[in-house]
Amino acid sequence: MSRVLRNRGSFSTQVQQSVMAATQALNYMPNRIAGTLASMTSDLVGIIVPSVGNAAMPDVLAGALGILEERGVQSIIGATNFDPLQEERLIDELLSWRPRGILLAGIEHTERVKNILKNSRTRVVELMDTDGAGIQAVVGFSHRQAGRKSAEHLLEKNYRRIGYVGHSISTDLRAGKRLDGFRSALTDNGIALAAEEVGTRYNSSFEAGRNGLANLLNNGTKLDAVYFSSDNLAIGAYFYCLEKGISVPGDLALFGFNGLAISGLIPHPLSTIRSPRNLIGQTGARLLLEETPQVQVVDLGFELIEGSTS
Amino acid sequence: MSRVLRNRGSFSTQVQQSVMAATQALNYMPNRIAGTLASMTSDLVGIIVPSVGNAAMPDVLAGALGILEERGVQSIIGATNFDPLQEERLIDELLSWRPRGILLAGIEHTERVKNILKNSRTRVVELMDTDGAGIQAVVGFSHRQAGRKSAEHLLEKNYRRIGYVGHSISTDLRAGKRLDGFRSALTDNGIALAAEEVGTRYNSSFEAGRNGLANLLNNGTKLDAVYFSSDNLAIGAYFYCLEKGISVPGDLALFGFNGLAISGLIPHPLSTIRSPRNLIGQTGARLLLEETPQVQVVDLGFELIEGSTS
DNA sequence: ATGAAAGCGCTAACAC
DNA sequence: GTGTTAGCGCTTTCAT
Repeated sequence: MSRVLRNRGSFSTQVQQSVMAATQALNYMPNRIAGTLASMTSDLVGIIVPSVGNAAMPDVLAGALGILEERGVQSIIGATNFDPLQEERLIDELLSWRPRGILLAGIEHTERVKNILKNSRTRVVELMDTDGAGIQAVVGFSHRQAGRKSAEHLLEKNYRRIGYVGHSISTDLRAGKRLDGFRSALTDNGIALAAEEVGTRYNSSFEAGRNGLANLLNNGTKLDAVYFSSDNLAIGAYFYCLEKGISVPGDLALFGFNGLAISGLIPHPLSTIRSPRNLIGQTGARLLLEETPQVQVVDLGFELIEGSTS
Repeated sequence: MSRVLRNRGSFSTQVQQSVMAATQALNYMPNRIAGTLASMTSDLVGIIVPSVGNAAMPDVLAGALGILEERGVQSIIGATNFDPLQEERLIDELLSWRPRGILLAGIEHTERVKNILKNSRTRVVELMDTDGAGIQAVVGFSHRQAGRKSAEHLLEKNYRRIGYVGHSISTDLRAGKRLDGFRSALTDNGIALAAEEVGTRYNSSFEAGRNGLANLLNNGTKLDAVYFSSDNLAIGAYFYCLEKGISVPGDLALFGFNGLAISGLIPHPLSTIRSPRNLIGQTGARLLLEETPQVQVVDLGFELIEGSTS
C-alpha cells in the first residue's frame, strides 16, 4: 500500500512487514509517471544550457546536479547550441513534462519563451548573467562589469593599444556584454579598441584564439595588449606567442575570461576573471527548490586574477 | 481531441479547425506525464556519467544529446562521481520514470544494477569501454588496447625507463585498464614500469600531472618517458618541464590520453591517443533508439597521434 | 469520421 | 490504523 511505501500517513508494523515482503517478492518498482500525474507535483527539473561543452558549463552543471541529486530530483538537460529557437523548442517540450522548475543559462530568450514562462507556474531561475531583467530569479554576475574591470586593469597597467579577439560573438551574448563593458571603459578613458578579430569557424576556441591573434598581428596594427572573449582563446594565443617569440607581457599583454584551472598553470599564469561557476549552479538549484518563490537577483560577483600575462 | 493534436487516426479539416482554435484560446499545453502513463511508452532516456566535467564526457554528451534532441527525446542526466552506489541509486530513480532507454558510461556496475537492467525491458547501451561484458549493447573502444598501443609506441621510440602518473586510478576504472594494457605491453618486452605516482587530491588534473611528475622526478628514479592517465595530466606535466628547463622529449618524453583540442596546440603537440568521443555518443544514442534491440558491441577504435613529446 | 469510455499506476481524501 | 475510491490527463479501443 501506498502509505508504507512512501512512509506517510499511519500504518502498523504488521502491515508494513507484509507490504515489504510483497514488494520484494514481486520485484516492485515504483512508477513515478503515475505518481507525478496523481499528485500533480514532480521531482523533475529542466536545465537548458547553450552547450554542455562550453567551457563554463560543466562547472555550473556539476554544481546544480550536486544539489539536485542530493534532494532526489531528476534533471532533464537540453542544449540549445546558442539557438534561441532551439531553446524555445526545448522549453516547450520541457514544460510538457510539468517540471518543478527550470534552470536556464542566460537571460535572453524569445518573447514567446518569456511570456510562457511568466504565465506558467513553474519556478524559473536564470543563470550566469545579471545584466538585464530576469523572468523570476536570476543568479550570476555582471558580464558588462567583468568587461569593464578587465579594461580598467589593462589601462592601469598602462596598455593603450588594445585589441580584441572573440569567438562567435553574435551568438554568445554574454561575450558580447563583456566586450561592451570593455569598450565603454576604454571610451571613458578616451581611447578606442585598436583592432578586433572575430572568427567563427574554428574547431576549438584555442584555435580561434591562435588564429585570431595571428590575423590581428598580420593586419599591421601595433598592439600592446589583447583582450580575449575567453581563457581558451587567450591560451591558444599564448602558445602562438611562445612559438613566434613574442614576449608576454613585454611585447604583448594577454587577458582572458573564465579563470579555468589550466590558465593558472601555463608558464605565464593568465590574467583573467574568474566567476564562481560551481556556486552559481548550486545557488540556482537551491533557489529553484525553495518553498517561497521570490523574485530576486543574486549577484555572486567575480574575481580578477592578475597573472603574469599583463 | 487527441486525434488531431497528435495527427493520428482520421478526422475532418472542420474538426481540426475547431480543435486548433480551442487549443489556442485555452493556451493548451500537452501533458506528457499523462500521455506517457496512458500509452506506456515514453520519450525519455536516462544518461548516467561519472561527472559532467570529466574531460571526455562533454563530447560524448554533446554527441548523444544532438541525436536525442533531433528525435524529440528528452534526456535525464545524472552524475555518479565515480561512485557505484550513487550509480545504483540514480538508476533506481531513473527506472521509476520508465525511460525508453538508458545510456551508461562504462561497463562496470554493481551486481544489482546489472541484474535489474538485464531483467527490465528498457534498452541499455553502455558507452566508452569494450573491455568486458556488456548488459545489452556497448559502444566504445578498448582501453586496454589503447594502453598497449601507447606502450608499444614508446618502446618503438626506444624509451626504456618509463614512469606512470595517474589520477584517481581506483575510481577511474578505464584509466586502470589503460594502465593494465600499458604494463602488459611493457612486460611482453621484458621491462617493467620504472616508477609510478598516483595522486588523488588535487584541484585539477593539470595540477595532478604537474605534481605527480615532480614527485616522480624527486624520487630519484631516472626516467626517459612518462605515461599519463590523461592529456590534462600530461599537459600539467609539460608545463612543469617548460618551467624547470627539462627538454621534451630529449630529457623526457610525455604521452597522454584523450586527444583534446588543446593538446595539439601546445608548443610541443602532445603524443596521445584520441577516441571518437562525439561519435561514440551519437552511435550510442542511435542504437538506443533503434527498433530492433540487438545484443552487440560496436568498437569504434582509437587513433594514436604522434605529436612531438615522444 | 467521430463520440464515448475504459484504463495507465498511482495519490489523496474519505470512510470506517 | 486501515480499506476503499475518485480522479490526475491522456491514449486506445470500441461503437456508432
